[in-house]
Amino acid sequence: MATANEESTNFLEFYTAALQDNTTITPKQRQILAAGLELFSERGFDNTSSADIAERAGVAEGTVYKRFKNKTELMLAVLTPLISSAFPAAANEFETKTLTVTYPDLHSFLTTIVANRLKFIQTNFREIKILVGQLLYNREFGDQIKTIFAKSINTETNAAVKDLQARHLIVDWPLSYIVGFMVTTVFAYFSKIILNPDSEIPLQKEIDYTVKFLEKGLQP
Amino acid sequence: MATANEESTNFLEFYTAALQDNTTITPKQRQILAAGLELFSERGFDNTSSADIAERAGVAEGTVYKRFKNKTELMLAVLTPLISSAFPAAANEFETKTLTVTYPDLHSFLTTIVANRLKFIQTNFREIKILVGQLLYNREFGDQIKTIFAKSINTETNAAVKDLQARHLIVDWPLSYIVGFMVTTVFAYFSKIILNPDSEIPLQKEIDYTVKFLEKGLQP
Amino acid sequence: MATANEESTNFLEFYTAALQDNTTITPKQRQILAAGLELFSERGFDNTSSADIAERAGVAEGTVYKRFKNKTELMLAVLTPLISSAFPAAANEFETKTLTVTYPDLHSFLTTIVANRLKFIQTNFREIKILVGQLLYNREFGDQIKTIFAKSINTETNAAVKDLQARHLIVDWPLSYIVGFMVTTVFAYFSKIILNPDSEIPLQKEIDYTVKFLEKGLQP
Amino acid sequence: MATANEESTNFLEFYTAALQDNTTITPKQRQILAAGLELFSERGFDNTSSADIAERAGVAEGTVYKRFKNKTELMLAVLTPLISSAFPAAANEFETKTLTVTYPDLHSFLTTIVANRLKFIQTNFREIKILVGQLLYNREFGDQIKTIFAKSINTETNAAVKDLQARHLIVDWPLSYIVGFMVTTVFAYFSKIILNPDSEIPLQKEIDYTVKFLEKGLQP
DNA sequence: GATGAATGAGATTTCATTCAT
DNA sequence: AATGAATGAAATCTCATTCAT
Repeated sequence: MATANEESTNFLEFYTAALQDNTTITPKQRQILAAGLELFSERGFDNTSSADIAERAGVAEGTVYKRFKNKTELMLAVLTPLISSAFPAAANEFETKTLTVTYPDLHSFLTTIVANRLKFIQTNFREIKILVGQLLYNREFGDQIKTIFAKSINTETNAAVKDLQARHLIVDWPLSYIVGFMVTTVFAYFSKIILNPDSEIPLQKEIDYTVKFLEKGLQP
Repeated sequence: MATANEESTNFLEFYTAALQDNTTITPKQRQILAAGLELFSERGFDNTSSADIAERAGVAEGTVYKRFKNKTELMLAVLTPLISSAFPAAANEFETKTLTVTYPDLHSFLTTIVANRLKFIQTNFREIKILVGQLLYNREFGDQIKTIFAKSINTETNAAVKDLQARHLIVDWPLSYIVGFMVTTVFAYFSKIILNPDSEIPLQKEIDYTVKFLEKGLQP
Repeated sequence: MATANEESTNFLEFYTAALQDNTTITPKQRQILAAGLELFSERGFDNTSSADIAERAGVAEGTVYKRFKNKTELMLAVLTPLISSAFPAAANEFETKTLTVTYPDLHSFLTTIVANRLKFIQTNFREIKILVGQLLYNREFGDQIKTIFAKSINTETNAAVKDLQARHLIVDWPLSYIVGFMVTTVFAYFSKIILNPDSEIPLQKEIDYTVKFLEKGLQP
Repeated sequence: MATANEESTNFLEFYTAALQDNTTITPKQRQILAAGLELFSERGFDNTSSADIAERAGVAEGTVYKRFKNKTELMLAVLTPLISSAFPAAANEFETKTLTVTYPDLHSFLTTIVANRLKFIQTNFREIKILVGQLLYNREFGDQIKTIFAKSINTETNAAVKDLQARHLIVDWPLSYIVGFMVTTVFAYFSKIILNPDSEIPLQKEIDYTVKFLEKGLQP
């Protein structure tokens, strides 16, 4: 059973190529991507067979390999939109700075970020699940994601945090810890859904408590 | 590729049986457990073959199946010590209450818990990684772990938190949120190791910041 | 070693589905069926391996499992034509009554039936052998075959025997005994071939004696 | 999966040796024989594992191989009593003629034989089932059984039939046909039990009809 | 581009048998 | 004699991938 990382497919390369490749994708290939997303997130990459994907997509098995040379490349293609939307800077490096906003206080900063990211998790839950599954066992993959990460959202968030620190509106800890606690606390929402797949977790309540907790924990 | 949960193996049953079954395990079987632990955490359950395990353990392939009827049962056997040590109450229900301690203040409570749990994560990193990998795609498994969880550490921690609340030493939020933020914040350590597998993360510094953050975030 | 009946494969379902499924079968799959027929009857189901079948059929081992999800399903597919031809009524319920003929006397009845069935045994010897091997140890299978049986040939034969009884041309015993003795006596031919695999047993002589014996034994 | 006949074990040799070998058999070995009889007849030789036998017998797996060098030899040992009791002449060649009786008429002959053999089938059902299973796919085995057969019961029965023919009390057909029809008709009882494993078939009724049918069919 | 039959390498598992105790 | 852990060969089955149509 080929591990994703046994394949020499490199996400960074694939991702960069994909962003430029505007080849129109056929409806069947779109169905394959959709099926891959569903199945990889439901069962995990290794427990999804090409046949499963073809069946769910309503195409022939061979069709899966027409555009995606690998099961691995298919997975990368499935994740590409996530990365692009998660890290706008990754998609377009020039916009990075424009997006950075100056926040009046810690509360408004956290409210904005938390609400945005929790919604993001809700929207992209399946993609994130696949990504987490890959991060666990695929070091190289983790490094690549971190590279992309570092280029974008972190830069943005880092800038905002630094700004708040300059104005003494947030604790004076190393950036990595502050951002780390934020990410972790926000990411808790993902874990909650994983552990309670059936119950709908009320988003607003989650936002409220998360903001309250972070605000107290990070106030100067 | 058989998913762990396609097998009808039930962790709760297996775990309960394992706790009572004190059959002396042979050295070879111990080597198999060790090999399973290493490989499952290095490569993931699905990317570890029986042949890999046998080879790493230095035994014949058939030997793996002599005591563990499945790859899945082997994995459960690998996880059993984790569960037993993580949740002492699960192993011995009677001690539960005795273990509960009254903490003088929030700081001492958090210091105790955080130090203990971060060390626990450090010690049991590989087992936890396997468990996380299972939780992602195996609902039934998640339910069972939650059942075991609920019986023990939560009960303990819940009691301590309630006590602190009664004495107005901690915020007056629902228990689930307080415990949730604690678990999440502590668990961040695990994520850090996953994302930085090479760099040694200084434990004491991690404890300090985690306690500081939680103390501020959870103070009344 | 998986017994045929440990598999949940159900012949009745399989058979019914097979009759309707007119998917054109590929030449390779036909070769696999042929190889299965030969080998199962030569060596028995349990002593025929997938590798044996693939080799005899001249295909890759995986090809065997492309159309037949099991060794068991392959065996059922091998037997399906036998059942269909043996019990025409099973294949087409409407013809049942049309096939029933009124026989002028016991002799002509027995001559027709015996000649027909002995030739049938001769033609379908290998399939019958496989079927007998299954009947020995597979209760469920036996029940299903009886169900199919009951719907067809028995009904036909029963009708003819009843008719002969009404005209006092055959003994007045319970139908089950009369049909039982006929089946048994005819089936003796199968046993003879099993026990004398080398010597050609002259069919006409066999027919003659069988008819003579049955005629005397069943005359009123 | 080793076929019985792939093993070089030869039943004739084994059987002859077994008859002379009066080594006292230990209780555990007796349990193994009993377990083998049960399991081989329930599931078939190939679907019974050594572990199954050991478990049913309540002994260790290795114990099975202490007295019986093979699974095949165990099966032969299981069948030996059947052969010995079925064919007294095989056990003691000298008694053969003494056992032969002169029957006053066809009816008494058939009544004696049929009742005796049906009871024999009833008593030795499991052993016969194993033997039939072997006969289907094991030519050499069939030949050996026929050799033993030929030496005994056939000789006896043949003598009686010849005697009846000399006195014109039975049809003047070749011996092989007469004996064949008798064997077949009697053997029908075995088939009935196979096909109706649950319902008790009344033995006396079976004897009556069998005798009536054979008497008519074989009268001169 | 799409199909789907075919492939063959490899994964999981079973099991008769051996052997040190 | 009995045990039962260990073996390794072989069996069943899966699946990513290819290729002729």
